[in-house]
Amino acid sequence: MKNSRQRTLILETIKNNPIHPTAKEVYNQAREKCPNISLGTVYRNLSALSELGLIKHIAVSDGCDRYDGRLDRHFHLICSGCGKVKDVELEKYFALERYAEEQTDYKVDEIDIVMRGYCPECRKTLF
Amino acid sequence: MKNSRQRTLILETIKNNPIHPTAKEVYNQAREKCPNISLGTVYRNLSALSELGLIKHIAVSDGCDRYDGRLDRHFHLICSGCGKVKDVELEKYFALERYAEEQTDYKVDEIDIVMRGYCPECRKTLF
DNA sequence: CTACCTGCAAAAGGTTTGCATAGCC
DNA sequence: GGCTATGCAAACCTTTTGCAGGTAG
Repeated sequence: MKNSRQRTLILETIKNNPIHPTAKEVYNQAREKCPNISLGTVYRNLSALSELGLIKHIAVSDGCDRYDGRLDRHFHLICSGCGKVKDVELEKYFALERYAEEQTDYKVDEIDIVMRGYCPECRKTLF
Repeated sequence: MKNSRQRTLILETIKNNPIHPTAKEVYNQAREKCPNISLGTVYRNLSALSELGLIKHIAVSDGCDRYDGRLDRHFHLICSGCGKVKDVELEKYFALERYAEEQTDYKVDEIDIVMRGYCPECRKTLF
């Protein structure tokens, strides 16, 4: 793959941002440093970077997909109140992949855990 | 909520089909028994039934969302080769929700686990 | 009878793609 | 110089919505 200012910028944007941005958010942020980058370029690079394993893709099912610069084993907790996405470390003893492989004879490559709930702030405000 | 032939049909379609159909698939199958049901109705009812907790909504992130008639605790294993979605029972000792609540002080309502890998058949064929 | 639900079609996102041009190597 | 990546805009797909007419209670 050839180098490009845009791809570097997109990768940096995601790596430096723990907010799990959507493509649109990456686009907006990238535009601050490269005003005429296009949404198409952002999508093409997000897809390329995921395929290379340099970023991760999160399916959240409400609206649009999100991207994550963290590659270590963890899961996501989404607040149903404010939409914030929190990272949670996953302890080793949750050997879910191995468990699934034993149960099914599949070979598991990837695991995606998304929980939904309410953060402490929203619990105070909403209830 | 008022009763309707269409809603009953949609619910049945999902309950009787372990394939975790997409909205389009539910629509096609429902049309066999009710030829002029509309896609809009399917979407409206899928959404209503999810909200009532009568079916579950799965975020799979490739293309379109899927629906599941099983309500017990389990997770999904998607074959990257053929796209098949397999159910896997989740043992009680994986107390993931409780773990997340302890770690974060969130109140967790819902957990969604999706794994991706290759099924035995595809492993034979593809590799 | 009234309120909710449907079918239809248009609109609304989000994401992908074709094409001509620009930029890396 | 050749080949890849970009910008732009149009195309695509899934999902949502507005409206007029139908149906359950």
